[in-house]
Amino acid sequence: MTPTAESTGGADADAPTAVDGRGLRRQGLRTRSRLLDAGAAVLAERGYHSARVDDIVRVAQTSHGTFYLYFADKEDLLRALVARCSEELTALATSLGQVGAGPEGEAALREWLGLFLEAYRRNQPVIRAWAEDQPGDPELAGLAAEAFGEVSAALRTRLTESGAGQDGRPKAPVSAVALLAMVERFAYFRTSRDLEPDDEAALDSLARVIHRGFFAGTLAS
Amino acid sequence: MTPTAESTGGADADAPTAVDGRGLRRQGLRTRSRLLDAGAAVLAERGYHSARVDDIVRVAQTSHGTFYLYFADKEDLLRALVARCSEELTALATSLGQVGAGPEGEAALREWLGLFLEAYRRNQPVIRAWAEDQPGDPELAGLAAEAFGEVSAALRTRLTESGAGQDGRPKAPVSAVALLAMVERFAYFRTSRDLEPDDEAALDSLARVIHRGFFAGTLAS
Amino acid sequence: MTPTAESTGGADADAPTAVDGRGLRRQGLRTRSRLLDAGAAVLAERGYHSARVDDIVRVAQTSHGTFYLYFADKEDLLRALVARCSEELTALATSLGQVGAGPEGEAALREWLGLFLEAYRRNQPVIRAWAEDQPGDPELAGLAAEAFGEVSAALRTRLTESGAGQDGRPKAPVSAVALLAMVERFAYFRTSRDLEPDDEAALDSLARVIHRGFFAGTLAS
Amino acid sequence: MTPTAESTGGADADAPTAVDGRGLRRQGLRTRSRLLDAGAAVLAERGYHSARVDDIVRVAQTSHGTFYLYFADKEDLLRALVARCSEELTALATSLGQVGAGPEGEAALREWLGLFLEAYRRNQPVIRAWAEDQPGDPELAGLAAEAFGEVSAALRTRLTESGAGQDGRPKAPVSAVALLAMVERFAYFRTSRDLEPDDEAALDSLARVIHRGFFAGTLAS
DNA sequence: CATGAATGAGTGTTCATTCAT
DNA sequence: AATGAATGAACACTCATTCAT
Repeated sequence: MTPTAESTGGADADAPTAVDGRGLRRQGLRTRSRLLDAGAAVLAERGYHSARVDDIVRVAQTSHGTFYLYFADKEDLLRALVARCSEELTALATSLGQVGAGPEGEAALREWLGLFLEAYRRNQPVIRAWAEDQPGDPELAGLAAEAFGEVSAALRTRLTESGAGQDGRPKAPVSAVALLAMVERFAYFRTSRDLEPDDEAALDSLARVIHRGFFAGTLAS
Repeated sequence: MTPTAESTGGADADAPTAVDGRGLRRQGLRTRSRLLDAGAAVLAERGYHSARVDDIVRVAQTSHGTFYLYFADKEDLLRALVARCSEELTALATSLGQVGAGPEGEAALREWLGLFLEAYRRNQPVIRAWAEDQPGDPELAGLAAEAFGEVSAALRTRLTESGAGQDGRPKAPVSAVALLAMVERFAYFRTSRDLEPDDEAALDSLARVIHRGFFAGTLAS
Repeated sequence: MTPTAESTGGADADAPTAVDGRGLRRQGLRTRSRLLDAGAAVLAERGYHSARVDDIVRVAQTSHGTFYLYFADKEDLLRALVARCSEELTALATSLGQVGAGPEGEAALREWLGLFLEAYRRNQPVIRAWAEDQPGDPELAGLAAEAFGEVSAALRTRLTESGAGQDGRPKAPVSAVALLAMVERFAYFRTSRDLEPDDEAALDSLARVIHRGFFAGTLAS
Repeated sequence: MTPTAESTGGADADAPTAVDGRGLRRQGLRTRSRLLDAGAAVLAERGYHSARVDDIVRVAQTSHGTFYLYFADKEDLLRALVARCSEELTALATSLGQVGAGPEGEAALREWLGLFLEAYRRNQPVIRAWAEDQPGDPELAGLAAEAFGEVSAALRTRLTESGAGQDGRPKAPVSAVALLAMVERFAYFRTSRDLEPDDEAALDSLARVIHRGFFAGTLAS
């Protein structure tokens, strides 16, 4: 993931908008950050398409004009939020260490799952908006593809280490995607439906399912 | 699924719109069906929010006025498509029979997965639109919750039969959600990213992962 | 001047806007024409940039939406008016017959000048707007270049017939431009400054100046 | 040119803006001059309405705040440029000496035309902007009327000297306007269209046309 | 003298929905 | 049963101008 969060990348070179936080004084940085937070908040309760620049501005206690001083677009704000979120999630993905076949492997997995689910919950509004606007903004689609690639690559590594593809066990590439699918969607279901009051138990079970399915050794007959 | 598919409001009792296909002559049915197909097509390439009634009408080769003769709303059209899709998917979910711990269980699973993935691919545009518009339309959210409930219940049944929750194996409710999450998202990834040229092999691996993780018996030490 | 009055000529092929009057029923044609008239009126008193779509719509007694049913743009309306005007002026330019060296030539010239000045006065608001928006709209600039070319070509023909370039008389191409310049700007000054209450006398003098300068034979020593 | 160059309003008496360059220290003068140049440059490539204060400020390498330290308005900057330009052009107009009926008259005319065309070319951006904004700013309109008046008066003098109005030759007032029209518009066409690669020859022809039409004596039958 | 930040009224444009025929 | 035309509330975005430092 490159640090460039520029717009579509064409003739925006001379755009007056400071796309990133660079080149801003203290006050400017504070305002920009207030707008980002406000954006996240409004996104959370209305979704991307229904989020009005007006709402964001009201929450951030600024003016319409100020918004466009810091972001080229409504989409540009989303992109900034998405970049933040994408970085956090890929960092998390690569933070998963080797997962052993035994109980200590399951414990490590469980801990990591807890972190992931928590991060997902925190970022869900942005993720939802991200998905919502993908068809309309190729750049968002690109970020998504990139994040998907990085995360699944990290998982593939872990799976290969654990012997995926050997002894009749499932192939690593497919497994990585399946694992990512499961974790991501489970996190989504958990946050959006009102599931599982008992988080700890749910985590236990999920960790076990995943460990058994993806990381454990051969099965007994 | 309740028979009321009308808007959330109340005064629609005497609306001229036939919510379902009932009470229409041959020509009317054909027009309505043309609109549904056009809707699905437009949804497929633009997503719900970017889909214009104008586009749908143009593809269906009708007029704006005609559209509102058959549907109360743009949302109403989506609801009709969603209902169709929801029925197909829940039917599919309940069609999964008992899954044994042995190879024949894996084979049955594999076959069912093939059907599911295929159905998902066919319905993806509608599913995407469905998700996109959920926050704005409580009725769609309700349909989603309902479908989610039915499908996960069906899976719970199969998992319980297979001994979930016993001998240190993961609990059925969580497992059902995890399984659904994995299947649904895997299908999504497969269709939206350009994954896996070799479908058959991918299916093999996926079936194996799931069988091992959710349905197989105790593990070897 | 081709009859195509389409937009910039790119991907507008499937635009929903009926760019020309074609394919409209009676009512549609009437509305479109009302908008054109209103546009001309508003342009007349405010100029292009200060003309608000809102004003045009109010004068035409229609709604905002209707405006965009018939024109893609504010610019598009201007283009339609300009096309009309451009046609009228070039037609007028080519309507000038051979101009003899004697008094009957001057009389013919005088008559034509009267027509031109009148047409110019009638079209001045559009011409002003045309000039105003040229830098911003290449298509308008193109129309202008085209009209300029046609008119000066017509004048060149007349001048060549009259012996321009012979006997130490000025060359036809430059003369044509000079003549056009003079007529056009004279018309402009006359309409925008409050000149010459005595129109007939002014016409006499102008015709004589032009006849002497451009069409008359050799000078006395 | 009256000394009031202030806005149309009245309460500007204590405005901090030095309307002219007076009362500024060296650095101030330099900044003001940088802004004027930048203004001319931006006007040249975008026209008045599309010229953004932002652009001017960027080209001048200053800030928004500074701009309003030296000019009350965007219009105020234009007025300053226009005043400069107007002075140059009227000076030029009055610099035309008597034009004799013979070849030496034509030569004098030719030289003056060269100067005028060159000055016009140099000032064209400002002239264009001037014309563009006239309807919106009465003061600019006033300056224009004034300049028009002075220039046409000067020409009238020359024409009267040369016997305009006598012997069936056109009347001086109309001729003066016609002459001004022709020169001004010719200059415009030459600069804005890409005309006449051969400037010298064009000048010859133009001078001859004008001399014949306006200054030469009686014509041969 | 200079500046970065803030402002908000104003404008073009879209699009779901309704209506007259 | 069908349709072309009309509608207008809603929204994103711009930019000249002011202000605090």
